[in-house]
Amino acid sequence: METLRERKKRRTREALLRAALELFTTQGYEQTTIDEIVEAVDVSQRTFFRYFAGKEDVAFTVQEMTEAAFVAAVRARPPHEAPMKALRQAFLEGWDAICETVESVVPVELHLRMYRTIESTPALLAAHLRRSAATEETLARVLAEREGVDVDTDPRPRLAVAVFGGVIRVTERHWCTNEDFGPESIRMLTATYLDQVGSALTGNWRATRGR
Amino acid sequence: METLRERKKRRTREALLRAALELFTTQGYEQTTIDEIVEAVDVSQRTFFRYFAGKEDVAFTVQEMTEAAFVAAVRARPPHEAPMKALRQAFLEGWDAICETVESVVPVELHLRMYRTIESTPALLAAHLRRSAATEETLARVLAEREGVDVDTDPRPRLAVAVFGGVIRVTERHWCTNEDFGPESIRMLTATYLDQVGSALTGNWRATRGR
DNA sequence: AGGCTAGTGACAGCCACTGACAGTTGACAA
DNA sequence: TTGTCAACTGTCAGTGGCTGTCACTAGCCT
Repeated sequence: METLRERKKRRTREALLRAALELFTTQGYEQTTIDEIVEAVDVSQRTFFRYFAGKEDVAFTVQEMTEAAFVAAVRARPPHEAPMKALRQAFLEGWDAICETVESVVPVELHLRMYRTIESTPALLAAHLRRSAATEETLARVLAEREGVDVDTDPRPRLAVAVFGGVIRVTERHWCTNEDFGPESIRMLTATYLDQVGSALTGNWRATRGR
Repeated sequence: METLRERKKRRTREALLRAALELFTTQGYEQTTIDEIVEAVDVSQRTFFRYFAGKEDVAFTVQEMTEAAFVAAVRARPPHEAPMKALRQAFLEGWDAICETVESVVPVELHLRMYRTIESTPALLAAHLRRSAATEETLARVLAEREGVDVDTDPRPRLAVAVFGGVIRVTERHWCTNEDFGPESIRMLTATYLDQVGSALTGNWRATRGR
């Protein structure tokens, strides 16, 4: 049960979020001022900063949700599963649920546009990578606990998530630059990339050139 | 042959760099204002912005040099070497030269302190990761060219550098938090981590727990 | 010696962000 | 229903990073 006050708050917050993303994606992040955002929603600038920590924060509100959902999915994997397999399955099986979570706040289409904007705006890309690093740290601890190893003395948890994170980032870039962004193609692409890590590390590539 | 004008410019630039790093590392990045930096060197604020693109830029001046040196080292590897081996050898063999390059501008000790500051300052860590991502992109293209594959259709170049970058980042963190930061210990640590990537990806870790 | 130009300082201004304080509105009890 | 409290919001003033402008100085060149 939601009180009137809470409803108003949520409306204001979501209005600010939508207006900000719309402006960011159409006219660019740096070209958009806070004043423009609050003008579109008709609140004071001060109010904006009561809902969001800063201009950057609002840009990552949706990402925040997806990352949390993914970490939860990893936590929910059966404990006997091998680490890399747990990461892989959590992503492949949880992808649909993540997309639905996004849709409940903003249209996925807007989210995709925002993703492209992040990728092409240096300041936002930097923030995105830092956030990813933080998520990887969390995941490393989850894996370490699952396997019963010490994350500070055994490098394998961090190495594993670093590799996985690398694959995800490569996928993300592919997602942003290409046309086909259906949930199914993402899943397939990620699975393919994960399979290729082994061959990327060993041997020479000339034997199977032009794949 | 350096003219008087050029000498003065270089002195001003290096003075600003040293003063900035010193202030950043002692009282913190965010706590340091541009005014304090220029006051220490006795130039106007406007002059600072003629030498450095911004407050962030000056913090990464030394890193910029080391990254360029590493990319050059990779380019210099014999072309028959396998990709991961080329990255590995370029790092292990080029590490000493990189340290010397640093020393020619600022004391390595100051550089290490700056590294720690970067790692513990969110805004700087973000910028660092973005810069690393850019370097990785360059390396991926270098590897792709060496192997004669297309970097846009074959994911292996990007996957390989992503894995390598992950190892480097884990090493960096270890470097920052621990005491022993001699050139030799870094080399050994990196080599060890690279060797463990394989076992981090496959099997379960419980068999060799507590390593 | 004198003109040219790179480099500099002083100043005004934009934008993100914050603290302080006062006004307004919803929640809840009397 | 009304009064009170707490939550929420707006206004204002101010800080710090950063940029454009313009006049001035100092090194370079003939």
